[in-house]
Amino acid sequence: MTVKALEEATIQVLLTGGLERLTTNRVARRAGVSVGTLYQYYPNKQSLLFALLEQHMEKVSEAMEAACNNARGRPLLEMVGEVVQRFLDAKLARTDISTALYKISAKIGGPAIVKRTTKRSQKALGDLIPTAPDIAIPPDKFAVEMMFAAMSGATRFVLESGAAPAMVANLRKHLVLLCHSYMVAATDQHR
Amino acid sequence: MTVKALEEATIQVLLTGGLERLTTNRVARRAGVSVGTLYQYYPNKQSLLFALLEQHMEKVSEAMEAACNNARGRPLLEMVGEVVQRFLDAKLARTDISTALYKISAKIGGPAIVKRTTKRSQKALGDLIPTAPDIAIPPDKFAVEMMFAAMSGATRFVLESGAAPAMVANLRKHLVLLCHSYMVAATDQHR
Amino acid sequence: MTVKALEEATIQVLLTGGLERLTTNRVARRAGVSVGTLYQYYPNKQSLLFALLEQHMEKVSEAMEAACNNARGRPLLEMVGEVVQRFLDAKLARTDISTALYKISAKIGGPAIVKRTTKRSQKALGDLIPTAPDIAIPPDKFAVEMMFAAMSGATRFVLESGAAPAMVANLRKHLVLLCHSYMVAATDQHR
Amino acid sequence: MTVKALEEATIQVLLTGGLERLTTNRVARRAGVSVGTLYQYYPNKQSLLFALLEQHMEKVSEAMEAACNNARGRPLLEMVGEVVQRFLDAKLARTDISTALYKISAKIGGPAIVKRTTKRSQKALGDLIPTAPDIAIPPDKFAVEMMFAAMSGATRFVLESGAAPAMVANLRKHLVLLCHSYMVAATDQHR
DNA sequence: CATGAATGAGGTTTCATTCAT
DNA sequence: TATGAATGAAACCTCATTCAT
Repeated sequence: MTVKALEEATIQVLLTGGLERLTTNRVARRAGVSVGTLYQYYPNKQSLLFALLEQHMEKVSEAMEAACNNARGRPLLEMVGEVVQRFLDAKLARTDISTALYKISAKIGGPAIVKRTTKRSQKALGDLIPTAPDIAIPPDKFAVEMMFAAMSGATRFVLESGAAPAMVANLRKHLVLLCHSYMVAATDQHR
Repeated sequence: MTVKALEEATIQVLLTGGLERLTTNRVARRAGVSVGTLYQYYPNKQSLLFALLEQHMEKVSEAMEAACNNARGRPLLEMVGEVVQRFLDAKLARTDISTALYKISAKIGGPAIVKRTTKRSQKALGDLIPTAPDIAIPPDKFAVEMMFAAMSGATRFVLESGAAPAMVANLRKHLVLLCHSYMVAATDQHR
Repeated sequence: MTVKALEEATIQVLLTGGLERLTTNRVARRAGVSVGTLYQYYPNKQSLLFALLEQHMEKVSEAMEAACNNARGRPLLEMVGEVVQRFLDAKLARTDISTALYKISAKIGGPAIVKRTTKRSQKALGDLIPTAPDIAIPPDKFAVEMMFAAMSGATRFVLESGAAPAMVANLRKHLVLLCHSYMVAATDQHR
Repeated sequence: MTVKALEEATIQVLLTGGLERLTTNRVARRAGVSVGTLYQYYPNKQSLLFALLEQHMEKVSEAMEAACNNARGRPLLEMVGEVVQRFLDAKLARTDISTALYKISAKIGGPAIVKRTTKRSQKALGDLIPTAPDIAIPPDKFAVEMMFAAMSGATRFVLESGAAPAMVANLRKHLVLLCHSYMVAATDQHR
């Protein structure tokens, strides 16, 4: 419960003050506890941020895996639709958290965590796509990585430029278009 | 010349020590000058990083604009090929710089600079695409933004996961595929 | 019994972690109880250490007094032998405790306790020596203090430099030699 | 110069407040500089204390070596007189420093430094004693170590119990007596 | 222009101690 | 009596910035 409060407080502080205003004392005060309490749950500031990022990435990974399980054997367009839908739902459930975490992901062990959790999503995607009945040849491994990179990267890019709510609807539609057309091209035997 | 040394030193420090090891004293020492000298050229630490990021984005913007000028009136595939080529050349000329800058772009006014320079690239792209003779209807504004977001985002994603040189070749090829197939889909009247 | 465990834990923590690792929480955990329990037996950290040191000094004092009672009227060499023997037995019974306590004696009211318990030993010694049948004149007060200082100081010095077991045997023999020859010199009328 | 001020301030703070009142901020303020300055000369608090102790021990070692050089070939009593004299001069030149350093020697790497510098003194003594014309056999190595331990230990003991100036004169005289009679006993063939 | 010693606000972290359960 | 989460004062240390030389 205290942990929950600390995590929430961290997000809030991150959003209002940015990374350089994020002090352990400030986080604790915002959470309504003392610094000492914070340090009873996290050995240091880094680990607090780390845990936050890891948790978020975990959720995204799970959403991706669930989507992939759901979509097996369905036509490519439906597949991509399902995957993009769930991915964005997870990322945008708390836009504030996503945005806040982008700010620190480089500062802390970001890339490392991202790499690890990314692997899971790419694996799930790689297993899914070949089950589509309407593709000529299975895409190579890099194409799947690329699709995920484009999804993640474009989403980040949009969020960081201050996503207006209208944009999000657009993002959803166009991300499907982007991923689907790319997958078609990548699984086309005439390529 | 001193400025050049300071900029280079900043990149080096950033790459070896990460963001938290980046101190003005360290940068100055690495550049072979004293802190005082650093402050003769930059009013504060922020401005040093800011200048670095702006410079880099400027180069990318220029490359994009040049590519767009070059490609006017040519078929869509050639257009996309040219644009992706130049974009990646600019981004990857100094992989180290790109990677280093990703680390700070959030810390400093990153998003602001990115937003501004991004506008230029998107404008150039938006003017270019409709000149392709082989498209049905001109893409809407958001599609162009989306394409640029996918390009930038995917590239960032790949670089941050520790780009192996082999991957870069793949990136080039697939980025063309991705952008082209998306533009085709986005300018298809049946959509 | 809990008290015993706490005292033992304190020694252990002191030996493994040094003075700066000695925290009340750590001591309690090591003793298998909670901090709260520690504070039920000792009003504060200081008093815990104080009690430990006092107890140890008490034992040494008692050993000295017992030795002095035993040796009354016997020749000087036997006297010194007895005293040194008992003193070292008390000090070395638990080499670890002695060593651990040296580390804190300065931190807490060390000198004060030492002074007080030292007085007792010096008094006992001062009463003892003149009963030796083989001395010319009784030693002056300072000589007795000096002998005790040399005994204690040399022992501490040896223990702090990481007493090898072989050294301890040597220490015993040489301490007798040292004290005896000094007492002879100090009680020689030709001085 | 700043370093000198910091060292002096450390001693002062140590004497007035004890070890637990010794904070880097306090030391810096007392020295008339800011904390930052302190940290430009010492990487951390420990190293400040370490340097102080090392310096002091160095002086004592040098005094001992000088005394040993001076006393070669002279009768044992003169030797011991010279050595004790110089040793005490070095230790008591600044009684305050000696006393202050005893308080921290255990806290910091005390024993390690003491061990190292002690070696030098023992070596010098070990080379000196056999040159005395009036001894029967050379003392064994442990006897020399013992003598030094007794000197150092007794001096510490006396200083820690709040050396009255009158005591110092007594200490000088009795230390000579103690060391001399012990050395005679240790080099006596009838032993 | 260049230097680099000095500054000091402020951040992270520790730990003796309390008190409601 | 025992527990252990919570407290918060205070310690150590960093580093952007200044300014006399």
